[in-house]
Amino acid sequence: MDSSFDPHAIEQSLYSSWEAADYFAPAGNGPSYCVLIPPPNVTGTLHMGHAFNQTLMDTLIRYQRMKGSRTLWQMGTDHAGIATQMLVERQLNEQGIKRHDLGRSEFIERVWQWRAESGGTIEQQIRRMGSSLDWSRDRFTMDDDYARAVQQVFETLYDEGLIYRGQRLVNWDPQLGTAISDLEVENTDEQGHMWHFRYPLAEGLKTADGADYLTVATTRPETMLGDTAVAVHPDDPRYQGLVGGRVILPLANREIPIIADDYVDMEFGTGCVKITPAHDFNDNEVGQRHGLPLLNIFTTEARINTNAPEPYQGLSREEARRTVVADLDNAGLLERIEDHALKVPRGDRSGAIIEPLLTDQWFVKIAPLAEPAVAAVENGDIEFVPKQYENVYFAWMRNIQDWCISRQQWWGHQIPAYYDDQGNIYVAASEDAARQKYQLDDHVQLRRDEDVLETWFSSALWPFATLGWPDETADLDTYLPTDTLITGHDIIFFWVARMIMMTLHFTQRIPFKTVYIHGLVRDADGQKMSKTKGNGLDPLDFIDGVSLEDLLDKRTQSLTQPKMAERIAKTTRKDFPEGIPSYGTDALRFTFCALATTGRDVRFDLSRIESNRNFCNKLWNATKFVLINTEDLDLQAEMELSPIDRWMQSKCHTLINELEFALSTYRFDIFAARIHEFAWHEYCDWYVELSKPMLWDDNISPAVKNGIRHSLLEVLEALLRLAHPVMPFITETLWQQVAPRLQRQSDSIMVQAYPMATDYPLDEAAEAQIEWLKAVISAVRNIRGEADIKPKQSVKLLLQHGNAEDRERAAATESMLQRLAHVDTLEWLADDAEAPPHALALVGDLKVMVPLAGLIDIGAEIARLNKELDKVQQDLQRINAKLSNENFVGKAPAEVVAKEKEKAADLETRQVALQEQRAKLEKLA
RNA sequence: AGGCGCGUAGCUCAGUUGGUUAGAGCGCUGCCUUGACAUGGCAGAGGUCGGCGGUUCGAAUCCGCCCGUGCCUACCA
Repeated sequence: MDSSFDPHAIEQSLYSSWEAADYFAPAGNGPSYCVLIPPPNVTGTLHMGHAFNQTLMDTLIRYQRMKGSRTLWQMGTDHAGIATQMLVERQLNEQGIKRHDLGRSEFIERVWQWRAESGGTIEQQIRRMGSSLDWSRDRFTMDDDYARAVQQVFETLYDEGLIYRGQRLVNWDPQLGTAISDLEVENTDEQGHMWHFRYPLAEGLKTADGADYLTVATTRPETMLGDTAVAVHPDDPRYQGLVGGRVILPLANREIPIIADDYVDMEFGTGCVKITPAHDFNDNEVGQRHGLPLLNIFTTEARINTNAPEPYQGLSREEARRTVVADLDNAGLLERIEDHALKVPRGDRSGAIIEPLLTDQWFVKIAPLAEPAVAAVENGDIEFVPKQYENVYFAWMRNIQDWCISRQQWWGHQIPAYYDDQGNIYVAASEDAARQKYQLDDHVQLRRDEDVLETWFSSALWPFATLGWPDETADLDTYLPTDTLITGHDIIFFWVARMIMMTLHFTQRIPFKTVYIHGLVRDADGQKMSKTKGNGLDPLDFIDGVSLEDLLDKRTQSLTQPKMAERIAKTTRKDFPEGIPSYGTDALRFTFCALATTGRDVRFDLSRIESNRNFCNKLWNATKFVLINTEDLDLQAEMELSPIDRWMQSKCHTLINELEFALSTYRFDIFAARIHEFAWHEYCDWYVELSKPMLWDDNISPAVKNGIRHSLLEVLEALLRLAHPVMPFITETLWQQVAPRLQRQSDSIMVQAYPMATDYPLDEAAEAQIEWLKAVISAVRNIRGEADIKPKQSVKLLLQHGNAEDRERAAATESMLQRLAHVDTLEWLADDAEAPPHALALVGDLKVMVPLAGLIDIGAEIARLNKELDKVQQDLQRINAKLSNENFVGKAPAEVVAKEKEKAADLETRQVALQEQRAKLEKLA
């Protein structure tokens, strides 16, 4: 074996061999265990969020597979309507081609081509993560079968009256030319202005203070062209006489009514609000209450349309704003302009400012679907981990608005609806089906709806559509409800909630039992990773490593704002002066697990993955040690387990229970931490080190040596299986070397059983003995360290005041004690004997003494004693204060009081011993 | 504005139902290339658990208020 671990040498070939052996497919007759993959965008690339998510899912899947479950984790990708269409359009634009030049079917053909070219990228990247996905069942949301499910769902919901078409104010993305849903709008904080305009009163009306105008304030001056009223609060004394009157809308020269509505806040601004029902959601509601006309003044490109006065027609929103303000100013109607912070709605894909626009769209009437979906979580059928996300879910679901599902795009599931010349709607899977279903004559001309369904509409069907629905399949019976959904909190509404609603409605079953929500991956400074900020990291760069040059290229290429390039380059050079070294998949996965604490966002810190790479190396070298020392192991020969073996196996027993508990509560961090602690600090630091003096001591019997060799292998072999779910590659590689020594052979560790605690006996006596030994060794090491005794310098060790057990333990472990504490002779002193000047440590009542003998400086030893004594005295003071408190003694449980008393007694004897020792040394000094 | 979090060692984070001396990793200090590993070993330093108040015999943990910070939802034109 090489002296250090090289992940490159093993990972890819191992993965191929697993995949070729079909280990990822469901197998066995155990209970089913199914995890749904959040389908990545088919043309996307792997980012840190995916890598995190994949790690957690695969850890659970591999664990369950080893536990004997019939596991299904099937691969799938999403067509990602808007994202993919944007991408392909951008590529075409670079070639100077516009989408509309190609036409719909040619464009869609190009998208499929692009999918064929790039769709394999993310699949290969996911393989690099070691994900044990069943690739043979790969599903794509645009597959024919999937499309059939989408059509059927749409048609059924329409027939049930849960999907309808209507003209409504929707969020319109003028850049993409499509409606989007509420969830796809991001409200960003931006600095803007508030313009105060005067609208002259008509018919000689006057306000209470005698003005012949009303002042309205707005952050969007251009929309005034579409005003159809001015609203005041019904109780506002300033405007009492005016309600029912009219103002003259400047520039447009229309008379519009003054209305009274509670919506107006009297305290804010002037208390007069311009009402634009066609371009503002609140104004729209006011308009409905008052029967106001809707005057749409925008085209779908957000330019002023012909409903506005001629001079403004054709202007963009921005141009119109400048012109309107200037014209009002010229007319003496601009009162003032204030700075104003506001939220600007932007499309999450395009970044364009969203325009509320009146259009015909398809909606899902969501309340009837939401009700059972809320109940399923309330009654505990579906459980969120961490629990607090249930409140997030409830809050949204109970206030849910109808869902706009149509998109004015080409890439996606085209809506299965047809119109005749009168505009009647026929919903069916195909034109023929529609004619049949609605008994239409052949001469009726049908035209298919041009729009497609939003991507999330099809993703909402993922739990059942991927298992064969609408057919009644065996997979549906076996795997639905699935077990655990693992996803980030950013898509609870987009995806999780909608899956629950759709799956309940169409299968009467919950989609999954548990929803584990993990945090978002942020950079080391806690910033969200984003392309525009240039702080994104590619998981594969951690696996394979990347040079600074390549990293700079990656981060500064194809930026939407090229001027950012310089800044990004600067921070990149600062954060990664030498690029990123290769850490391997196991280190990356282990790091993600270790960082997966309850639901909070994780900061990805280079030092963590580095230390976990080192951990892989530690495992590698521990295995090397064990292999070197077990070459001549004879499994048939006589064997006797010594205390260190029984101690180690006992520790292993506890470890297994802790790991099982950690995973059953989704504490991936505890899972990783316990493996790390056990492997490094129990197995390597103590067991391996304790085994050396035993194995290399000629006085130790062959049976005992045999036992140690056997046990070194047994525990290591168990550890590899225990760690396999989180670090699959290195554990497989090492296991293939270790297991044969125990005459266990298999093509893969991944199809081995997960270790059971009962196979590693608890042994309290052995644990006590070895903990004692560790304490004595640590005591001597502490003296040595503090006294600066060189490692090569051995010391004498004197023991005194021990009981029979101490003597037994010392005898049984002498060679180990000698080697690990670097002690040459060990001697017991009679209780009444006078010890030579020495440094003292206490293990219980046992005095552990290292003679000064010119090795130890008295002053230094006194300082060390004082440090120890300070600690003891502080503790003693605190405990005595407690014990002298009548309330404590009277009210605390008896066992707590007894414990404290015991502690106090122990501390007192320590105090006395240390004080005596200090006095002796002070005399010598 | 409302809701949900968070604030523990220099940094990133654990800390189950209140009850030994509040832990880990990284970083830091000193010593050490001893026959698995310097991607290593041994020893060590470092915390008034954001602040104030309350409940309790006892609070990092429970309650209230405040400060700081993050996210989500809604939004005053």
